[in-house]
Amino acid sequence: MKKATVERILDTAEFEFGAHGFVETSLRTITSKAGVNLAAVNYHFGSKKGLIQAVANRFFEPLTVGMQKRLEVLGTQHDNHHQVLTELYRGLLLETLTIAQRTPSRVALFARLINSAYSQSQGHLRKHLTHQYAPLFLLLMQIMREHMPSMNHEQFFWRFHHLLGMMVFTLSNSEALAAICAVEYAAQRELPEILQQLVSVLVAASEAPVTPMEKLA
Amino acid sequence: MKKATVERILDTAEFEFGAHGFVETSLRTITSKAGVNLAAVNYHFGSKKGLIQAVANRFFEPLTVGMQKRLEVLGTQHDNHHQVLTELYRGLLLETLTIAQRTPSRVALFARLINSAYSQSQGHLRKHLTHQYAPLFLLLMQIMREHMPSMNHEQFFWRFHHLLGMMVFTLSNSEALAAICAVEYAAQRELPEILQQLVSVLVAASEAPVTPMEKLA
DNA sequence: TAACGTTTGAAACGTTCGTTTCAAACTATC
DNA sequence: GATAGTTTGAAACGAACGTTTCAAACGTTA
Repeated sequence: MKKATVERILDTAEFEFGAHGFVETSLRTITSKAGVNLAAVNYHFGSKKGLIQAVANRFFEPLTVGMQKRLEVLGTQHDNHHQVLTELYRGLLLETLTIAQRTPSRVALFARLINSAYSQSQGHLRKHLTHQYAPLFLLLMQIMREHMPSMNHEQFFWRFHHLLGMMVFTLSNSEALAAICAVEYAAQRELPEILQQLVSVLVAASEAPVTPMEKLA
Repeated sequence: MKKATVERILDTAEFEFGAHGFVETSLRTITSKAGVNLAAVNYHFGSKKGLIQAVANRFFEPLTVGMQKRLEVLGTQHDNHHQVLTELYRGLLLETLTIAQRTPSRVALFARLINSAYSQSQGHLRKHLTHQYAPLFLLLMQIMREHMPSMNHEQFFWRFHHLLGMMVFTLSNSEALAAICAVEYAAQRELPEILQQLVSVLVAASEAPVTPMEKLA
């Protein structure tokens, strides 16, 4: 049985958005590759912005459910900071892998969505994401902060975004990096291997000594 | 005396590209804000791609000169890994600050250029950058690698890009992050303060224990 | 000043984009 | 099987884009 129009559009859009970005992907590309009429997007999603938000929602929904469960468990532990942070990052990357079904374009989509939450170029998406997923985001930050006890609020804020950047860059460029790696080191690495490397680096960066808010000189 | 057309275009283009990205910035926006004729871009730079590459060159040229000097000095030191890495990251961020003249949009431009070197969306820029600045890039990687002696080549490759991602994300979103920080923590942070935080985290991430290339599970 | 190469200005070209239109096809209900 | 509501299809719209054209203005040299 043929998949419904809405799902076909979402599947294709999610792939193309992940591979080429929101602006660089046209509705004509999406609809033709999905085998549906051009007008179907505006009929079912109202506009291109509506489609982008729908893609974001379908992607984030299972991720938030999975992370919510993990955070509930981790939130009760308070003793071993190192271990909790390790479990937290491992869980976050595992959930991402599961949701992304190990395809690079879906992983890249995740990174693009996070990036959009901070960029002004997709203002509608920024507003949508911050309104929709702020609670989970804040819970994640709160648990992380509890296990970085040497920092004040602002120091943690900056540290958090350093960690986020490390993840986002690796995720969004995982395909290109894996390609370079295959050529330079003759090693065909898959996503689970790449992300495994990330965990201990994230933990170490979390545990790096706190620097006073002074100017770089 | 009025600045020459070419420089006015480059100044405006660099600002707009940094603030809104290459695709999202139109030649009409650049030329109108620069107060020059629309056709001037194609006359002086051949095409929009030519303009982007010219902007990249004008930005990277002084950066490469400054970094070359720093790397020559650092390349002779071999004893204290921690100290050399600290100096290296501090130097890199200081050079970036100098070149970017402390304006967020120029810092963001730097991050966008680095990102383009890994993205397929601006293929011409990727090729241009890798051909033009590969030597400096490789020298930087080589010196860094010498001070992360516990890693093999491939492990260093991944670690390097984790560090790069941390920098790129912080640099490209520094304006948005500073704005959030000002609201949440009533602290007006400037770029030198933000980047100072980054140095010790970069070093710690460099010194994080090496993980075998296993799958995340 | 005359002539020539360079630069600028205003307009248009051809494409692509998101969106809209509206008739045709389909589907569910009575 | 007729009807009403939903979905699809083909075409067009208006706007924005990069690029091109070509005459006018400028600057330099003889």
